[in-house]
Amino acid sequence: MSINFDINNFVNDFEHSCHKVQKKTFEKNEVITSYIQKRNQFCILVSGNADLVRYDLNGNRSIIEHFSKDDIFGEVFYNVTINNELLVEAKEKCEVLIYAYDDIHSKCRNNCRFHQQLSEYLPELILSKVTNLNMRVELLTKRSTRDKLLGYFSLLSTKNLNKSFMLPFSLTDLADYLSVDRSAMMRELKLLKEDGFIDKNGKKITLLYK
Amino acid sequence: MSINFDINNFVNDFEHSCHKVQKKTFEKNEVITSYIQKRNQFCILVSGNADLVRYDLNGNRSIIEHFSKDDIFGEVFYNVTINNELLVEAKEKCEVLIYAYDDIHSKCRNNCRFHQQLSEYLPELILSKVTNLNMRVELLTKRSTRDKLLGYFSLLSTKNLNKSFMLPFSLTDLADYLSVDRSAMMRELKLLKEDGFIDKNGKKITLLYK
DNA sequence: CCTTTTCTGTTGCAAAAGCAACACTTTTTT
DNA sequence: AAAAAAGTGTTGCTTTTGCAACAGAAAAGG
Repeated sequence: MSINFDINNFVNDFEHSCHKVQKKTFEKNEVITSYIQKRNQFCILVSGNADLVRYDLNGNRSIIEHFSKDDIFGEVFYNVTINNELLVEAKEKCEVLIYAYDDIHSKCRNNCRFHQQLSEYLPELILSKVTNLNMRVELLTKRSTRDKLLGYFSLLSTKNLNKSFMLPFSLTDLADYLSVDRSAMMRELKLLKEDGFIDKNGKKITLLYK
Repeated sequence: MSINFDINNFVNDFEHSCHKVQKKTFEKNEVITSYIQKRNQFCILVSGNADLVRYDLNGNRSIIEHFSKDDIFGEVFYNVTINNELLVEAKEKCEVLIYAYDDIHSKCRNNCRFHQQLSEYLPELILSKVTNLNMRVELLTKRSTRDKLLGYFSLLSTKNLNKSFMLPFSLTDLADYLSVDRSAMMRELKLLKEDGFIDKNGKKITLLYK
């Protein structure tokens, strides 16, 4: 599911055409935004990558979503509730477009390029988000750590068109992403290796089955 | 997150205005569609309710999504992979609009009412889908059966503006929805009752905390 | 209305996952 | 370049979850 326009051109174009949208830069580990109140914030990640994380009452950290170039996020996509602290954290230097979604329907009076393009490509962008979320749900509904790992690996393998690939996460983050205990996940990785399903060397995984 | 137009008017209006979209009726337990190949099917549920379910190799059934009036679904939202059989099953009599998404961008030549309205409201419809999926991911990332149950109950309670509410599922389906074993879930429900967190009478749940 | 099917509630036992702790490696910071 | 921090790999033990099986209740179907 690739997006048919170059977001960088888009960004450069709009910059002098609409004053309602801001471009901001964030350093590694900075909090890009937190979902606290309904400000209808809508963001596009122009470069870098970031995670939407939740810290629960027991101190568990979950990576709810992982964002890279062209991904969209923000409060608009959430029914914000009180019991959860949701943060978007930059994993490396990030450039982000920030906008309030209300304004998207009520376009700029001067019909600027930004709005023209946004309304044209928004369905595409959101559609791709839905696809990602569905994959995520598919993964999370798997019953065992083993199935989650294999499911995720198979996904990465398909994306890379290769039985070998590098994990885009640290192993610690991978556990938070799959919503399992890290040490239990490590144990399962070892078993998968022993059982001949995968080969693993640091973050390089090779699928050995099929 | 409610949708600002009446889908029934929409449906009645379009019926004589666009021949590219079909309205079909399905009886309880019928399979509305299965996600097998990329035909880019896009569906709107006009009435009734249905589940997107997956059966895995061990015979486990998971309810990936639950659809009710105005919800949208279909292959467009999925990167279809081979290892999973995904079915949309009618839980009661359902009316469904079926369309191929390709055609949405390339509008009807005669610019029919259906397409006018669809392109206007599609972002809204999809946005609401994203919100639902995000809630779903939130639930599924909870680490324990207890937290999943409490999370889901709190959601229903908020939606109903009441500490008491009826489960929209059978308990069997609820387990499939939360992706946990049914008997383990029943055990946990009993414990939640014993620990004074909830009251439960069949499908009626009352939250006792806060 | 009776029969069949599905759903609910429960349990003992087995398997999987979580927790806590520690040593070692790699990366980041100063 | 040294010190600090973060990440990896491992393990013993505990807790949670899953599995299998069954009985009774409720719902669906003829």
